Amino acid sequence: MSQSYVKEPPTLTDSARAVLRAIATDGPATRPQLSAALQFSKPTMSAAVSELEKYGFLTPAGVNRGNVGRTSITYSIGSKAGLVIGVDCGTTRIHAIATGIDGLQIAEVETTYEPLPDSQRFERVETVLSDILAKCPAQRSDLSCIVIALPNMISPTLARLPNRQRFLDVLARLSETYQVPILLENNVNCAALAEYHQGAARDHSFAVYMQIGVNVGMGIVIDGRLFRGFKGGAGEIAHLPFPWSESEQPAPLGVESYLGAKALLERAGETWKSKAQEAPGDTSKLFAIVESEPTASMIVDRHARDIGNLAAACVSVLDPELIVVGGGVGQNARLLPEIRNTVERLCWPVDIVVGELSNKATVVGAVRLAMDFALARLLGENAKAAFLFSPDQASRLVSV
Amino acid sequence: MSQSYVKEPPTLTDSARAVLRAIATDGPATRPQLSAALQFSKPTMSAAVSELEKYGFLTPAGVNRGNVGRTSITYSIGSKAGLVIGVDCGTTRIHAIATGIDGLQIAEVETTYEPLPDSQRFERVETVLSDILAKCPAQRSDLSCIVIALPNMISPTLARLPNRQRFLDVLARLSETYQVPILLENNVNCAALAEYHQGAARDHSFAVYMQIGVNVGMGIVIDGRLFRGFKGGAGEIAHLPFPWSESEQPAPLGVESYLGAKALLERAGETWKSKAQEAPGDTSKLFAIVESEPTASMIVDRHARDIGNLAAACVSVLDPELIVVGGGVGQNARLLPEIRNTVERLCWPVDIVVGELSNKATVVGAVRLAMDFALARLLGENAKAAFLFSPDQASRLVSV
DNA sequence: TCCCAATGGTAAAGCTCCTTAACTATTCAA
DNA sequence: TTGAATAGTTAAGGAGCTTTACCATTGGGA
Repeated sequence: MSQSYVKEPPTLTDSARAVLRAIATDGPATRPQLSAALQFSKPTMSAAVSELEKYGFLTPAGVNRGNVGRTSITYSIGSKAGLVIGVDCGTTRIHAIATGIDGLQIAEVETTYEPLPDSQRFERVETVLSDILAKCPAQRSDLSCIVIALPNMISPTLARLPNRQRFLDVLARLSETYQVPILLENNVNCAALAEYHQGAARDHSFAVYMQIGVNVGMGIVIDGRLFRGFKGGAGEIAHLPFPWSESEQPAPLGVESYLGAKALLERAGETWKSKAQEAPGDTSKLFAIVESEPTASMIVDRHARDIGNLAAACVSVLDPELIVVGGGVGQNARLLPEIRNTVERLCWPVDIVVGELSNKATVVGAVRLAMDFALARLLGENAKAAFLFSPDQASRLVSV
Repeated sequence: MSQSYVKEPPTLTDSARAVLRAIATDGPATRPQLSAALQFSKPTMSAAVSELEKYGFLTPAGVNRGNVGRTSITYSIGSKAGLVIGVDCGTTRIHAIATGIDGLQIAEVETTYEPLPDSQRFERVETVLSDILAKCPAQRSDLSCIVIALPNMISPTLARLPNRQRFLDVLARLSETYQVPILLENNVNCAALAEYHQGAARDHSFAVYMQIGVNVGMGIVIDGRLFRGFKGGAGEIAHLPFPWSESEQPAPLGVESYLGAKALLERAGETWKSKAQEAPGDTSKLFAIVESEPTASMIVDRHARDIGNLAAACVSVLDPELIVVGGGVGQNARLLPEIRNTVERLCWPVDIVVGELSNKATVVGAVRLAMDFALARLLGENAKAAFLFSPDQASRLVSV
């Protein structure tokens, strides 16, 4: 792959690579700590650190004194290691965060709007990017990667993106302006990655994130990496067969039209018709009265059981260690017991919890993806499993 | 992990490891070929080869003469690299194959019987193993791994194995007798691995194998490795929610009772009731008359559509590159067009083909798993993702 | 105040595993 | 018989690690 638009990082020794990875992943550390953790001798560690300092990838960040003995120096990621930007480009909000490759936040920009035509929405991404870069201190201006999260299935051809060409034009301009790799990712996948690294799925090795809100989707994270399938469609559970029985055949996107927030409210409306009061106008109102209003509780419990069926489908195919449920509807802990029961009844017991990151999950995940990509580039590895915009062949993305 | 019962293989240099892996995977080769393929210099290659010859892992296997120039020597896997055994322990048949770690077949034993109680079935495995080892030439007696494929979900606790304790006793005896690692794997997973490496999914990187017969199951292979999920339950699609609609709730194992061969024959029986002729007594008879008999064709097409729904469920969660359909019912190519249509209608187009290995798939896959494990051990890597019987703690398997 | 145990860091030498460069060995065909 | 082509070895050297020994800095106690 010729990435002529980005300069190649220097080739590092194995020891330097290990040190850079350790500090980027686990935070600042001293040479003795690193020697112990990575099993390198003292001279090797000195060489590795000075190699990384030379390139500005590492920088001293404090002195440690114990009860006795010589002081040690704590090293953290240096400014030349670059910064990354994650952007959550949603239907009513763009949220961008810039961090170093160690994840330390440098700047944040958030802008909301009434639903916009795609083209204008895409152009706002350009504004947000220039805004957030303006907020970054000058010495931290070595941008190394941008990740944009979109509420669409991201295949290498971007076939399923509405207004595809418009977006490719924006990408071409961004690529021209910033001269860095630009990765696209599905927003639910990003949220899954965020919950995995910094949310409810910390300390697990294999988690899935089910987003249940207006739309329905899933992200799969295995050993810290997103699982995307062959063309980015893994986790597109809105396509699961529903309804399906001896007498009924599935409809395309049947799950989404049955389990989406709109359908939930419509069912609530139907039920309320026979009553004097007005039906709840949005799902949070529905959940607000769930403990006091038997009708609401009935509707919610039925929804929980159906989410449980959906979860059971995922369990029977994937057998995850943990399921994190999120999204406007899914994040209500009230749903959990019934979801768990249904999964256990149909498959086997699985840990199921609600997400912790709420509506920040997607940006945080986009940033994480950018960090992973940037770090892999510094380390000379190839960051697999991401869709990279390639200016050379703007008609298709490159799977890297 | 202390595997005191097996002696540790020698530590090899990187170059020797690469050579051993290349020959085990791609077959015999000469030093110049290996140098070119692995990017090692001539002196390094000489050193690597003589290192491997010293341990008996490699052996000269022929001289090549070209039109001009010195002859070269082709090296193949040597006898000290060990042999492995894969066993398909089915309900009416035990089939075992012994090969070298390069996959070259050394011996084969097959025995069929009327359905037996589990205990007797397990004990037959012991007989088959001693039979097949007796058939191996004496100089190839360095057994290094046994894989047993079972028609059950293999979790680390073996919780879902009927007659669990009986089987553990057999394993303990086998472990004592042969002093080698014994791995257990689900038979469908094995078949998936076989189709991936030597069957219909050759030249693909991410394939799933759907077995549709008496039972229903799936195996997932990503980049040459089985994907098992957290406790071996990935691909247990018999647990997918079915029936599921606005009015119906799923039953445990609903898919299997609806899509299994038994249900198919029952539906056929129902349909035939209104006719003069007798209903087909097994599924192969049903498929034999499918072109001549409209009733049969109707039933088969309906079945195909439902298999398509099942496939769509897998596609929406996993997005595989290729689906291989096998099993007593699934291997009929007649089903393919309708399966493809259904998947495309609900998700997106996916390559779908029938399996090529028929009822040898499971043994072949078991052997492949054993080869992978044995090779990884020789190379000093840890073969991840397999369930290894551990004699120390016979009550649970170790996930390696 | 000065010494010393404890800890952090460096210098020197050497080992392993790879390379390049130059050579030798073997083969077939002209 | 000679030489072009290919296979393989020898020798020298370098990268990147280690071990061993030493030097440097610290706070506490004699």
